[in-house]
Amino acid sequence: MYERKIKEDLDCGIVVAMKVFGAKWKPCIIDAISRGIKRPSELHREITSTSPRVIDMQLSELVEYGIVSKKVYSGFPLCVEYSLTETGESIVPILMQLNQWGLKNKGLVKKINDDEPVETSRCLIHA
Amino acid sequence: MYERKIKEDLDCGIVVAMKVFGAKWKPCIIDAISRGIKRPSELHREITSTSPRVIDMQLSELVEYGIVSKKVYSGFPLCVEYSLTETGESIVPILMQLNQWGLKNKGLVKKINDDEPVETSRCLIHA
DNA sequence: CTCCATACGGAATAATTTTTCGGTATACGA
DNA sequence: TCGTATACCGAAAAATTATTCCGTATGGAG
Repeated sequence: MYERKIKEDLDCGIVVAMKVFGAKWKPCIIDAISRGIKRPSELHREITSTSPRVIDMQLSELVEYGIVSKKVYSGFPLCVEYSLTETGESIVPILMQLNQWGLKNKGLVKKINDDEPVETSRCLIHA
Repeated sequence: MYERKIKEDLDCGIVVAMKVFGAKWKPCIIDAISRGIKRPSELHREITSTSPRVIDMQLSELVEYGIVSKKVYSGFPLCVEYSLTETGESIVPILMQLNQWGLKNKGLVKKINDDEPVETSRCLIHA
């Protein structure tokens, strides 16, 4: 586990919020779970733009923060299900609002970085 | 200027939103400007937890994205004023909402990282 | 001319996050 | 026992972001 050298101000709401969904794939994971994709292997299949390892790591942080809860079923095959906690649910509308804002204003950023096509995709919107 | 090796999906609203205020000091800068702190030197005095250079860099990105507009007065002493564009203004309520969410839920994160006191502060709330 | 306040920027380094690669473990069925 | 599907994790490498250090330029004051 990586140990920070520069301390964070965990009394700042923004800092806290960013720890919870500021990472690259966390919004994507939260969104997927909110859409009913519960099992790790399903999430791995759903989010193909990054590796399973990355999903697992960010997911375990979300569990640690109490955003996602994890339920282990000891049947066969080995089965784990993730779901959003109440707190986790409360992020979803904010995430949607962020997404809306970004979609509305993406022209601002796009004018600047309009060189090459995109390889990875972590879009929340799944048509 | 740093050139990315991994492309971003600039059609994803979240990605766009994060480019605009996902960086470490951007929320702080936007907040300060929205509170009427306009000049670079004022911002440097206001935000002491990072160096002027960092503020300048993140500020210039905000200008580039059209979130902040820059006005140069050629009097003496040399004077520059930043202000939020209309788009920039439209972020402020979202930022406040993020901050509120974080404040409400900071206990989740704090239980985990409660080792040492904080050195830096980038809190949006200035009592 | 020198000094000061303002504003900005290059470039190296440090810190952090993301990615890759490979491994462990469990329980079942053939 | 061996193979398979599930789920997870350590550690190094790569990529990205933040920080530090130091330099430039302008225009007025002394």
